[in-house]
Amino acid sequence: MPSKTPSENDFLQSYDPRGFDPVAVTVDVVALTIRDGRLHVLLVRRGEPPYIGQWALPGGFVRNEDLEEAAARELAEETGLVPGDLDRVHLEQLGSYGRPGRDPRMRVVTVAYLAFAPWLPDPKAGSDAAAAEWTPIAETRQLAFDHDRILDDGLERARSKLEYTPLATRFVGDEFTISDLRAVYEVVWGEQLHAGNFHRKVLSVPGFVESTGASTERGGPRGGPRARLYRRGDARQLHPALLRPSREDEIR
Amino acid sequence: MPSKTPSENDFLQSYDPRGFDPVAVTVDVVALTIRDGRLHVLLVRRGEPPYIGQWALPGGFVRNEDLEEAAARELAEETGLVPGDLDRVHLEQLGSYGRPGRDPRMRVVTVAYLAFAPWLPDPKAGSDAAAAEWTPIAETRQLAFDHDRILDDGLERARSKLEYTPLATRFVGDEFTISDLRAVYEVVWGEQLHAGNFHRKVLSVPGFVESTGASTERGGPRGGPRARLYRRGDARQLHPALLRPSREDEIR
DNA sequence: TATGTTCTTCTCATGCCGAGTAAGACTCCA
DNA sequence: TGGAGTCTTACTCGGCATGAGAAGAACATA
Repeated sequence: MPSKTPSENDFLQSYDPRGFDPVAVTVDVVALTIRDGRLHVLLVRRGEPPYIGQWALPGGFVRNEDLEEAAARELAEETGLVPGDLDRVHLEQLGSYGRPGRDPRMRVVTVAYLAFAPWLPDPKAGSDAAAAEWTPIAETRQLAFDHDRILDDGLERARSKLEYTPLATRFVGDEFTISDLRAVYEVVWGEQLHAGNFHRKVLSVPGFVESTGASTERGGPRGGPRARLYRRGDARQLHPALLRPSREDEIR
Repeated sequence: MPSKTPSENDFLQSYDPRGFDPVAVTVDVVALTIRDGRLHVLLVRRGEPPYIGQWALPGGFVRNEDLEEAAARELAEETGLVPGDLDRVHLEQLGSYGRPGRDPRMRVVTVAYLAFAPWLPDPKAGSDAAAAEWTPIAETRQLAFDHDRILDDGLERARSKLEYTPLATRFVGDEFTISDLRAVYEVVWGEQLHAGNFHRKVLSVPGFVESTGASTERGGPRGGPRARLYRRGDARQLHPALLRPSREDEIR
């Protein structure tokens, strides 16, 4: 048998945690929803040092469960979701953050998840209602740890995913109008879209939406005809994609 | 002060690793390069149980360093790269895998990274040459742990990134021809591309490549005129993107 | 009823894309 | 040396997606 190399020794030692500084693994969740026409993120106010009194992303220690299960559990605990509701929530892994010193107490590697839902209950029962809140994105300031960076990465992921997946349909109800869908894009992307072109585009992408045949009972609150209602289609990717206008500055 | 909720207690306890089963954090690297016109991945042969004798992705325990540093270190150790070489290697986080039981010995959460380089030295000095090898993608079989899944995710990420980033220029040398670049796309995507359209497309994307003014000294090995040489441009995103043909089956 | 808003469809000019063609430069082999 | 085959580069053509604008009909509110 060949003698073990330094890197192999490291690998073997890695299974004996006493050989190294202890590491904790947590999950943090960037949970997004749209309320009152604005994009909101779920934040909790810290009741202990460090960063006491500051807002942070909800999260916690990983138990004997898969990482995604841990994220779903944390989200459910903070929002009071019941298991059935979770089917309506889109959850995906965002990335991991493990810079030494990101938590002053000990080494903590966190796996961040991104969650979307059309509505989510107010934080309540099962959680500390006074310490968790839906906050408009524009009003978030100075989160604890490196959560500002995680939130930024989550927002960019969300904006990008609207382009080539039917994710926007997760922000609306079971039946929705094309304008409802357009409102999602406008809120998340933060820009106005051309109503006519958006309409044409959505209907032309196969599997994005399917017609219910029905229409809304009334026109819009400020006038306009009744709009046709649609359901989510079966596409998992949008082809061709709905690209954001004006990203020229991000290209280089 | 409000009483602490269960989830907050969990969070606090998370900083006392004695309160929970110990967790190890590793990094694993999906290192890709092109050799002899085929896509290769760096694999190591395991010399210890479990999965003794099977091939696995290179990886190891995270020390007192950032996650990306750990991945770069592991890659350098296996390939004998010197620090200067690392500038030429593209490294990005792929995702984290933490299913309980993925390692039979204890709970291990791994953060996977994806690495690309135009050439990488054969595994040697500083590593166990007999136990690490560049393997053609088509010949990889039954990797240890959940590394098959990680490799698949890495390949899909690489294929996807070629579409909308200038990543392909990381697989070629400093000066290259359009055909060199096309060969990268063909090898990674596993399909033939239309030479004329590819040429037009690459030159029309702003910042993808820039001309050096020079040409190759000779024609191709089987004939053809001398080709013009190009350098990497300054674009970070390709706009418009070079989309893969025939993904129709993946859309739904 | 009058006015303004919104949904939906259309038109038009522009530009990208896949497929095919072609000229010329080059290598290899007989 | 000559011919066959290869490859780079450029061009054309039809189809399709896109952005901008316009228009008609349906609806709410005053």
